[in-house]
Amino acid sequence: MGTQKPYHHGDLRQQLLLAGEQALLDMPIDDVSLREIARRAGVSHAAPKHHFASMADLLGEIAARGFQKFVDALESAAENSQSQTAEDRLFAMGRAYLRFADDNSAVYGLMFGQVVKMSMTPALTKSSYEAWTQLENAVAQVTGALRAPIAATHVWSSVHGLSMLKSARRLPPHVSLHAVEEENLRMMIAGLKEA
Amino acid sequence: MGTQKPYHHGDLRQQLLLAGEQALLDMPIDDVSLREIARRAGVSHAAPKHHFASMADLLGEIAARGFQKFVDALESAAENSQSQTAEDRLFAMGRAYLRFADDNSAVYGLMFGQVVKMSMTPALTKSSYEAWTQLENAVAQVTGALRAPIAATHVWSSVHGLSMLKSARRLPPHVSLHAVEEENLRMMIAGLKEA
DNA sequence: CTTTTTATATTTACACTGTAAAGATACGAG
DNA sequence: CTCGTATCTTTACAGTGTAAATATAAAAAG
Repeated sequence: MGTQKPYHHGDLRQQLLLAGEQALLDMPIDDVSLREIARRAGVSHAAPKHHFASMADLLGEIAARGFQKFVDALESAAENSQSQTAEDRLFAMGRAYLRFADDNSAVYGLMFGQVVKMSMTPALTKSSYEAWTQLENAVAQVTGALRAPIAATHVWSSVHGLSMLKSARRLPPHVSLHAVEEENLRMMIAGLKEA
Repeated sequence: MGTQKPYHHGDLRQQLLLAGEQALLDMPIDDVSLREIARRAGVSHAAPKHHFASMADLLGEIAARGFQKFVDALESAAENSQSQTAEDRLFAMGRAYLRFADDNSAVYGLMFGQVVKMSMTPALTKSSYEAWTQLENAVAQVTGALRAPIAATHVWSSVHGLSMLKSARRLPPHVSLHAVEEENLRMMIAGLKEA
């Protein structure tokens, strides 16, 4: 029973995920409904029921895939980082983080928002845990393993907070967005290195 | 035209704001609808139209009031702070911030979320600007006025990020929530004091 | 190859939602 | 007292997510 073979449509499950991701990219988030996603996949509005128990379930799966791309983006940023110091690798990851949040703001909102509950999507729990582990390892190179869990929380809070304030347009107009990113990452890492 | 006198109901506008705030306190946010708020105020579902152009408008007003309470909470926390040092006052404000976000998570979500657009609610722009000014002043006592705008962004990002990760339950299970708050604030302030 | 079973998709239905327009109501001004 | 107008209710409409009944096509069994 393992392989999910297409019956009528041709792997509708995958198509729905793709259609949902696309919709989140190119229309206002309030317009992204289950029916709209079904429409984009070319099926009736009730078809998704056979692949996803609810809309939150579908969005949870999209969020989980988001975390996977997220981990990949940060990993390749760390690898491509020219410098060898742990601080600089962390800095590069921070920039990649902010960039990911910008380029995928709707999915990012799902990954960290309230509509998708952590409990109801096992895939989300798993992939977000992988993201966390990745960050904690990178932080451990700077702070040591002992302080890594708490320090990683500080890193995540800081970068996540900036992403959210930016995307919600809650930053005051008199701060330069680009300068803020660089300086924020700098202060965040400086705070890490304190005893 | 100034004073909004009650005609039939008795200052329904105020009642709707209160009912909305109460609903956001004691039911899941998905269940808080315009009709539910009207129900709680004891009026028909179309009555709010005469006081608020749309649901987002009503929520925007609630968010603006949230910012006012928010400013009050931080101010009184700074005043009641035993210590005289600027760092400690900022620390106290940070704790008050986290507490406010905990105790008013739904309203806090409106204040910083996507459903209420900054542009469509002038009261929100004003009250959030006041909050920003308050923070920037407190930060200036630590960093000096020159670096205050950027430094304040770092403070806000860090504390906001932690609030969001907490309320969305995105922190990994192996970190103690209470320890994280204290340590995060500590690292955040340490990062501030770097050149 | 035919029949049966099962997974998939559609249709229909229900209880909601936010918003808009038309009708009733009661207050304030003249 | 009358009139106008702001307020509230009723009704209506286009959406939504979800559930159940129905149709269809593929796979499995004979």
